[in-house]
Order: sequence, then structure tokens, then C-alpha cells
Amino acid sequence: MSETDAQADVTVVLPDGSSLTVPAGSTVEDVAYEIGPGLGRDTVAGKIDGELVSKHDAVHDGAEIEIVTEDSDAYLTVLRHSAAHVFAQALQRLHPEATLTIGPPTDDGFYYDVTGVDLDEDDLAEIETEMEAILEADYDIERVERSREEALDAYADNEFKRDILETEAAGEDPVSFYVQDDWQDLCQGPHVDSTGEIGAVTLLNISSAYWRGEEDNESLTRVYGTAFGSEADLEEFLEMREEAAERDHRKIGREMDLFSIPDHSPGCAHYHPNGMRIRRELEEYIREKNDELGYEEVWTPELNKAELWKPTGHYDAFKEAGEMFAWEQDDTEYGLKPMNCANHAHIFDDDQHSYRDLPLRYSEFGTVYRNEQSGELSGLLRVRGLTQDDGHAFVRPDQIEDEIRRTIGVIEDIYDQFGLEIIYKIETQGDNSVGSDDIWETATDALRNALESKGLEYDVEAGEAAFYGPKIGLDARDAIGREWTIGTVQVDFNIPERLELTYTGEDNDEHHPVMIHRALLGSIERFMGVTIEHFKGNFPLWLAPEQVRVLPVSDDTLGYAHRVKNALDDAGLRVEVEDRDWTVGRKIRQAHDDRLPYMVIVGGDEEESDTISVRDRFENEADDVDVETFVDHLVAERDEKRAEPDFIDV
RNA sequence: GCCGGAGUAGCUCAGCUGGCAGAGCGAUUCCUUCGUAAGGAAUAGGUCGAGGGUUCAAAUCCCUCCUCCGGCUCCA
Repeated sequence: MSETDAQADVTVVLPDGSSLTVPAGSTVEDVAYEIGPGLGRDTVAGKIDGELVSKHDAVHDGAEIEIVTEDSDAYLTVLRHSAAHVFAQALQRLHPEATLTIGPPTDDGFYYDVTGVDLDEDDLAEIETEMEAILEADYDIERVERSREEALDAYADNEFKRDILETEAAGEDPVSFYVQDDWQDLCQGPHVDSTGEIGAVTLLNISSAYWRGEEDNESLTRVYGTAFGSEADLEEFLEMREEAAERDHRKIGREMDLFSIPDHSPGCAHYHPNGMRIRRELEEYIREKNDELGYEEVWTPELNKAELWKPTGHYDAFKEAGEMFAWEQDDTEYGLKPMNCANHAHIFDDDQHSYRDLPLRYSEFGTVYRNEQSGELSGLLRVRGLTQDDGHAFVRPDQIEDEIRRTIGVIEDIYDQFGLEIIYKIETQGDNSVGSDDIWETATDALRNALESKGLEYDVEAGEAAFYGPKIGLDARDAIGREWTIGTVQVDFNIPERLELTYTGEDNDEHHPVMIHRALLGSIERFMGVTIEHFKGNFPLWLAPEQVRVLPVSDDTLGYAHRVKNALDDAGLRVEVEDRDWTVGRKIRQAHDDRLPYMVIVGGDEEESDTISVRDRFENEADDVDVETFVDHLVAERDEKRAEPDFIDV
């Protein structure tokens, strides 16, 4: 507490809404002791106005205070931050030449970016052992304040820490260090009290990262790890990672023979018959939704002259970044389309339009090619050749918001249908944008208003939009928690102007329409990847590549099995007969492994009574089932796109 | 593109201190005709990702390239 403010008091707000008055200069820890001595002793750190801070930080008048103890969610963050320090200390014990940069906690662990040292996985194992020794030694972790000068001195050979002193810690004097044993790090904290508090720690992988995340900056070595209060929690974490790997769409895609991405075509998926069945269902579903929204389907070619993309700005945005496949042919530059907009704009422009014609909407399953960097490719989730369920609505300015709202409404229906959890984002104008700031603002407002009028929560990602306009991004998570944009809605005032697209207004003057770019699923590839992981391959009946498999108990009933199959075939169901020379148990096991929604088992009893025995993927069984009843149920279940097999109601 | 890891039979993987290329599952054939999560036997199956080098000898050691995985940057 500082002497000068000793008289003044400050009032802080606690999580339950009550207020507490403490002497000015009080720290988070002081506030905790004020609430109760037990809480004071348990305090690890605090939150001031939602931001995680050290328990030694002073509170200010009106601050919302939260005390972080071992029971708080934020405690793990603190503990992992300390684990990052333990890593750095261990690293420098074994590799004194290593230079430290930053080492923050993340959602599920921590990382530390270092340089001046080459590390591989064997090094990681050694460092981990050293870290365990540091936990064992249970060093006190102490916050120490040092003068700027002292800090700059200490980091005479570390340009990164000096950079931090000049930016994040600009003007701070003294600055805080955290010290454990004979090791220290410039750090704001907070940290746990001693290294022994970290119950379990592990290093996960090694990668490179750019200083301050910018590609032009120095490349650093990043080591990822995580930490928990106990070994048991760490075990649980590692088990969950293994379970997540079981959902991996690449693994399931191979097991179910859905698709492949061969070496001869990196980033370009080949759909096998089973995968194509799913793709067709998705496309038909989206056609229905596009009909609902008033889109007319078109098709435009992949191959175009490169000049198509010059006026739109795509050429600058894609070609010059090396992201477009383009080449010289007979003295002319050709390319594969990276987006469908220019072709749809052509269709609009090929005729004249009255204000009465708008909105005019074109949809296309448009296959585009983008030369994504090799290290970016990831199964179906990030590819070079992708088919978007793309669409462009050409609207009058007064129609923008309504059009967006209707589109978002349908998108919500779609994601509800799949049970996908979606994160809404608005991405705003970036450095590469074309068009005036005013136009961008109007367009961004239109998106914001549409989301807000539907009461949807969204994050804002500043500066992340495409070059031609702001966008709403709908993100889904994959099995290991990565977020991928699937659907998107974008407002574009720029391309219509650049291409001089016009319609004749009520005033008999020519006006530029506004283009709304949208994709409901995003790309078939990414959506399939997300969907496979979401369902863990256990698709709802309407999507399942093989919906029913008929298993004859023995060859004697093979004929009856085929008659049952025909009945299901006639209803348009995807059904096969298992005719391999296997025992019934073997056939059932295989059908479960193949993730069949339903299997039908037929033997002498069934043939005699003209019934079937049904077993679903949940291992529910029903005997003496009438074939017609079963078919009727499946048709309804399929047509209503029910999420799970429910013929056998339990 | 950058850092780390990996590429051996259709799949999952062993072999990699250089010395005859292996297993399980799957496939094929034969036997079995089976009642709700793996019946038995035999057989076939390989450019050890590609190219180059070292060596008497390379899946194994060295170099270059390709592809995949995790992360960074970037995106549907």
C-alpha cells in the first residue's frame, strides 16, 4: 500500500454484486483477506474487470473483482502459466544457449517460444524429466520488482524481451519478474506459489512460430505442453485426446471407404461410391434449401482466361499471392477459378435487368481451386480443390437486410438439422480491401443488424474479411477442437461497381446492385469432414451410405434375404445382402463395424412366417417384424431426416 | 512455405546396432450352413514413398525430392 493514498478508500464490486470498501492501494489478496482469512490464504490470483491478474496487483475504484483459488476455472490457466516457466527453466538448465521470448498459457495448456536452440523429440523427453525434477524440488515462485534499467540490462542479449519492455511494458517502472530457484523471467504473472503445486506436466509437440505471429518476422521454435493439478487429470486429458482421434474423419473415411486424397492429387479429394452417396444427399438437401430461398441453379466452368479476374480484384488477391492455379497457354493466361463470383456476375451481366427482377439469385455447386500452402492441407477440412454450395443474390440496397436475415434463418435450420454447434463471427475490413470505407461500414452494419435482429451472439474478427466485403462466418469445431469456417454470408458493394453491373431503377436510371455471396454448407469437402467427425461416422439414416444390410442366417435363406432386399430397394433405400460364408455373429459384428443404422436378420423362422428380425446400431432387437411396417418406418425416418434410428423404440 | 514427426502387404503395425521382408486383420480357395459382436484350414499378396550415393551387401547409413500428420502463417 502506498503511503500517499493511505487516507482514500476504494470500493470494489464482488461477483455476487455486493460492494466492498478497502483502503486505496489494496491488492487482490488484501481484498480476499477482507472477505475472509480462509479465502485470503487460498488466493492464487485474481480477476480485475474480467482480466486475469496477479494477487499482488492493486485494485482500483469501481473494479469488478473475482478471487481465483484452486477451485476456480482460471486456476488451471495460472498453473499452466507457471508450467511454462518450469519448461523454460528446465530448457535453460539443459541448453543455456536458448533464448526465451514469450510463454503464455492457452486454452488447454501452454507454449513457450524460444530461439537459439535446435530441439527434437528426444530433447523434449529430457526436458520433461528436468521439469519433473523442478516440480519435485518445489521451489517458491516469487514476484520481484526490478527497475526498467535493471531489466534492460538483464536482457542485453535478448532482443525479444527488450521488445516486450518497449511495447507491452512501455512506461512501466518498475517491471515485474517471477523468480524460482536461481531462474527468473520477465512476466506479469500471475503464478502459483511454488513449482510443487503443479501436479503433472507433459510436453506435447514442437513446431515453429513467427515472432508476434507475423510471417515476415523471425521464425522461432515453439514447444507445446500442458499441466494439471494431478496426474489423474493429466491421464484423463490424454485419454480424451485418444478418443478424439477415434472421431478423425480421415480414419473414419478410410474405414467406411468414403474418400481418398491420393499423392497424385494433393488437396483434392476423390469420392468413393460410399462418400458420393453422402455427397449426393447433401447436394439434394441444399438444392431444396436453395429453392426455398429462391435461387436458380447455374453451372459455370472451372477454366477461364485470367483476365476474368482482373477487374473483380481476384487476380490481385489470389494470383499475386501465388494462391491461384494459372498458366500461359498459346500466349494467353488461363486459370482455374478460385471463386465463382466473377462467373455469376457474368450471367447477371449477360442480360439487362429491371429493379422489378431483383433479388436475382444464382446458386451453383461450384468447384474452385486454390493453391493453399502445402503445410495447410488437412484431410477434407483444408483442401486445394473444393466444391462450394455457392450462391449470389443480386439485390437492391433496400433489400439487403431482409435477404441476409432470410439466408441466416435457413442456415440456422440447416445446422439445427445436423445438430451442429455453430460459432457466429463477423469479419471486418482488412488491409487488402477494395472500395471506400463508407461502403464497408454500411455493409458491415447490414450483417450486424441481421444477426442482432435474430438475437444471435457473435464474435468480431477485426480485419479478417475477404477483399471485396465483410462477412459473417459460421464456424464449426472438429474432433480436436479446431474451428473451421463452414457457411458464410458476405455483403459486397464492390464487385458490382467494378464490373459495372447495373439494373434499371424505378427512376429509369441505372444503378449497381449489391451482391450477397453466401454458402450454406461452405464447401462439400469441409462440411463432410466436420459432419463425419460430428456423427463419428454414425450417420442419420438419410445420410448413411448403406442404410440397411440383410444378414441371412445361412445360405439356405439367401433367397429370402434377396426378396427382403428387393422390398427395401423398391422404397429407394440403400440396402445390401451380406452373402459371405460367415457365421451370423460374424456378419453382425461386421455390420456394426461398418456403422450400419439397421441390420435385418433372416433365417428359417422368418422365411416361414414372412417376417424379419431387426437390429439397430444401438444393439436394440425386434423380432417378428412385418416387412412393410419396417419399410414404411424407414421411409418416414429418412424423409424426415431423423437424427437416429428409432424403429425400435426403447 | 516454416519447425517437428511419419511413409514397410488392402488396413493396423513389427523389423531400422547394414546380411534371405514379417505378424494380425482383410482377400482368395476349400471345409463348415451356422440364430444376434470374430468357425477352421490352406494359398496368394511387397519397386520397403521416389531418385541418387556409400558398401561385397541398404527397408536399415547419407543427399535430394514427393506425400501425409501436428503446430505457425493463411482460408470454405
